[in-house]
Amino acid sequence: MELGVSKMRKPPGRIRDVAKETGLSIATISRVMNGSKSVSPKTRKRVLEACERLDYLPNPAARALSTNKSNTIAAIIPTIEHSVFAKFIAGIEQALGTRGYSLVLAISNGEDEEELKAARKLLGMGAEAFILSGAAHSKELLDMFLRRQVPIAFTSVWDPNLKIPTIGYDNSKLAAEAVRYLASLGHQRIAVFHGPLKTSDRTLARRQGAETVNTPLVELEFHETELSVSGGRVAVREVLHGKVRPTAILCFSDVLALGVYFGLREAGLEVPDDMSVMGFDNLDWAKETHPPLTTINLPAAEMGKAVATQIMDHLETGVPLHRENLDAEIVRRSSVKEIK
Amino acid sequence: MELGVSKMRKPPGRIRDVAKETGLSIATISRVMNGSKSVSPKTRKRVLEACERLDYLPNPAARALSTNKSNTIAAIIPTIEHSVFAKFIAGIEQALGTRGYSLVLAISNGEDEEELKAARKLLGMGAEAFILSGAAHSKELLDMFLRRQVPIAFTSVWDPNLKIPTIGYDNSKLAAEAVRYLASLGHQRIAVFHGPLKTSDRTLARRQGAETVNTPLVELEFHETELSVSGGRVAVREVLHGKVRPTAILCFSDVLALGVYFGLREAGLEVPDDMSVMGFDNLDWAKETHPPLTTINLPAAEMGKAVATQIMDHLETGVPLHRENLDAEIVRRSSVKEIK
DNA sequence: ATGTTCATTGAAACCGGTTACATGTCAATT
DNA sequence: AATTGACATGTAACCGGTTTCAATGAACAT
Repeated sequence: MELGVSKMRKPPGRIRDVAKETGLSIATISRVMNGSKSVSPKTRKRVLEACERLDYLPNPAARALSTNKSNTIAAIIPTIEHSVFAKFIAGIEQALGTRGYSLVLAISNGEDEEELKAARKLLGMGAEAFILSGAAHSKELLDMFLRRQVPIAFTSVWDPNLKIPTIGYDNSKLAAEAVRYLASLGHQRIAVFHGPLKTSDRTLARRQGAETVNTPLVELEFHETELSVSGGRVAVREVLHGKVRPTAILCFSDVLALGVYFGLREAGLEVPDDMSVMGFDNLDWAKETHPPLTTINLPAAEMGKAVATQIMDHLETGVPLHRENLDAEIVRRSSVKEIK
Repeated sequence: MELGVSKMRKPPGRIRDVAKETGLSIATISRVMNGSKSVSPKTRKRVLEACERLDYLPNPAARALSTNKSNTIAAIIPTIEHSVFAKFIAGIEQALGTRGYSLVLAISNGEDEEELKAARKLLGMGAEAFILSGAAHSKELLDMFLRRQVPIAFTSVWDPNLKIPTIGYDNSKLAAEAVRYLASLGHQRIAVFHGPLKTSDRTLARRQGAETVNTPLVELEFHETELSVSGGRVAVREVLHGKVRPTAILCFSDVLALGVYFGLREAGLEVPDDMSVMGFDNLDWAKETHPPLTTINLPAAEMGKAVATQIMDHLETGVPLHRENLDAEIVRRSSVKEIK
């Protein structure tokens, strides 16, 4: 009768169980589990069979402890209830998954406070790198990452002046392009709808980009509204009650544009005959509206894939993270008409 | 000169650094970090200050290794690019966050294969419990959880016949209710649009629920289509080309209903005068369409919160997971009219 | 003064892996 | 036959915490 061994075997099989089962040392088992090449083929086979039999899976905590790697990447986003972020997350998850990494997700609601709390939590959970949205973050947060030397990347933005790598698109430039596009079609008064400036530096960048277009003939009126279908609809009412009616509405989100569609419909106005409408995002349904929505295609999923890939490469090979400017271009459909 | 100590201190401070700094033992530091009550107030204070000074954060892997807890919950969902899932995830994340847990997310694209792979990955990452969507999962997956005694819960469904706890709503019943509601307003021929049956047992349940309503006067025609705005639009065309035109379209997703709106508009038809339309989900924008969409309110965020809370309670106190049937009711708006 | 109790603290054994280094074996080379 | 080297495997020191148990000492009762 062995002593002390009477305690029930703990449910998950441990490496030493496999060692005992095969009569090998735990070192060899470990080598097999990690695909080390210095294991004879038949030993490897024997081990793998034993693993199968014992339903063995290496303990992740133990592995993380000795290797100092958790294979976990964190993303903190302001909201997930916006298609663009959802696609972005899907892109990240997919890219991470193919290489065995996992995604831990936190939602900050655009609050620095919550973002910091989430970051601490995820750090204390073993996240090896962080994917953040936008470039505006509390100094405290950034300091924390700096002190701990945790790799971070900013996404949804592209800014050559930042030291921290930005992987995304140039919001300012794109907004300016959108305005110029409308101007080129003869629109001289354009209403611009956007979400809250407070919580999103990307929105601010877009607005500032739009303002840079000072073709003398173009007048812009800005409407800050809630970032939702409802917000777009509310803003339309404002516009329709204004003294001078613009000929086009540029929305810095397709979601707003959808609200605009309904708002105009409610007012009995036709797109684009009575009002041209342009969006920003190119969500899945943008081509399905009636009329199909002219918008700017943001490569959300590609962006997720790009940042995830860069981070994994960095973690594995040490190549530094680098700025990446993704293609985003105007998708011309029929919600914008030319003004003679 | 101490020997062996010349190696650079590793960036993250370890518990023994704090012990050295304070002249206490690591046991005491550990006690402070875990809020054990048997530490004198002034010692605690001294330790906390030292932690601050050294920027100390306990190593999560080490902690997980000794306590056998990772504080990580996994969710596997078919897609995140559907608002309902996004809200669901947001609900989970929020609930987990308030109690220090983290969410690891995987996306299965509705494929058993991918789901299994993801589950293995997340298990090998230390996830302590799994949140799954729907009740249809491969035997292999379920067996794996069973063998390892990993707690799991099915969501978006409610089924009293399943042993595994279901936290959600009764899709079949709700669909039947929707049909009865339309019938009560005089609709005798109703087109029902739904997504692929293959990949979603919830869709199947809804369809079967609708079929149970055999009021003699009501005829149902089912249209399986892609689950997207586009899909709704395509299905509308089918309906309009049919021999007998229904008076109402019931969509098992608001997204489809949106496509229907555009499809009808394209055909020059008015909602609800020429066609009544009803959705399923009550997405944020449903009240903002023109006309506002009659639909069924699914408590996605609440569901996320409910399942997360149950799981945390279970992990901490051992109370068993239990079935939970959440309220979901018809939201009457003006996209459905009464037929005389 | 002496014994008892309680509150603090420390020593050391884990937790389950990884990996540097040592060891042993066998075939190829001289 | 002796030497060498490549390969396969084992030994044991770590990784950084948690927790049991014992030790210490102060407060209190006798």
